Amino acid sequence: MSTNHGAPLPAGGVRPTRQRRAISAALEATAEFRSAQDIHDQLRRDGETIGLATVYRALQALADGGQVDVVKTDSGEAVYRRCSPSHHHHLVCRVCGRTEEIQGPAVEQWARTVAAKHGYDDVSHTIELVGTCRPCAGREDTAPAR
Amino acid sequence: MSTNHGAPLPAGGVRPTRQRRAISAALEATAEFRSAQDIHDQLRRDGETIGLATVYRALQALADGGQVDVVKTDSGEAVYRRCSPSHHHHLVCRVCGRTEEIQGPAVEQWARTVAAKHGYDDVSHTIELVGTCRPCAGREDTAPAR
DNA sequence: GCTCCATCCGAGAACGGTTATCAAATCCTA
DNA sequence: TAGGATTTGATAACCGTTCTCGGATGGAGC
Ligand SMILES: [Zn+2]
Ligand SMILES: [Zn+2]
Ligand SMILES: [Zn+2]
Ligand SMILES: [Zn+2]
Repeated sequence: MSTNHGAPLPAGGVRPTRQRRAISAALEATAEFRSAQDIHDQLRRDGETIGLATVYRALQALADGGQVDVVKTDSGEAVYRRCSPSHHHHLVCRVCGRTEEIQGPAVEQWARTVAAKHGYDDVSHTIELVGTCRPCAGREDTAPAR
Repeated sequence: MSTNHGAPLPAGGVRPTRQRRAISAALEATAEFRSAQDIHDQLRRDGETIGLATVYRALQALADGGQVDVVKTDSGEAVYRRCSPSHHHHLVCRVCGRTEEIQGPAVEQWARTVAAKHGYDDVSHTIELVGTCRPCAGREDTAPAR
């Protein structure tokens, strides 16, 4: 209580600080999924003064607010990306990281149906596709990335 | 070649040791996904003498050999389960961990099609469903698990 | 502009799961 | 029963992420 009466806390919370702006900008500037450390390194290289913990906190907040998508790599690292706001999934190139947002009403339907058939409620799903994009398939077996 | 001539052990070895048998037995004994530490703790409690590193190694080998399925929890922990050998996905109860193996030719087809449409080759996919099973839905909001 | 104070920052410690090390134990084969 | 490859396990090292907490920041109100 005290001075902050009434309204929840949108008033007074979440300040657009220099750091947060830098992080948003970094996400805005790329179309690929990037890790917290990745972003931190880049910002530092670009001359920003910013702590790793701050990057983690900001990304987490953005993710909680649905403003970025998060997916975990095979190695367990979390990577973030600025995406469209509507529900979608991803098709990612395993070589260069190029990412396509994909949608599939049929799949959404299937998930709901198969879950119901087994008697499960409140079903959520994780669907990710990984492949090799045309350009990377051309360059054959050259140096793999990521 | 040298002293080891002929073909005694199948390509290099993999001995069915006491530890490896215990781990397989533990997996055989449950229908749910379990973590390495989980299994290690149980074996210890059951009186087995076994190191954590050994459990990790054995589970990894089983996973590589396709004899168990591995999925990563939200917290990044790897959990293992003895599953049927054919391609399938999972529908897991977020409360009790009960797991159903599910299949969906339509989804497999969709994944291939959408990837092709975008020009991606060698596509693999990750699909997991999480929900609340009938019994757990009944017990309303009682103590959550896992 | 200046103060006040909730909010935010950041260096470093702590954490939790996993992997690497390496000497000792084990098992197979001869 | 020896010899040698394989396996084991206590422990250290790793790595990404979260926690801690004193100090910096910045917006609201004056
Ligand atoms: Zn997305
Ligand atoms: Zn979906
Ligand atoms: Zn399975
Ligand atoms: Zn499938």
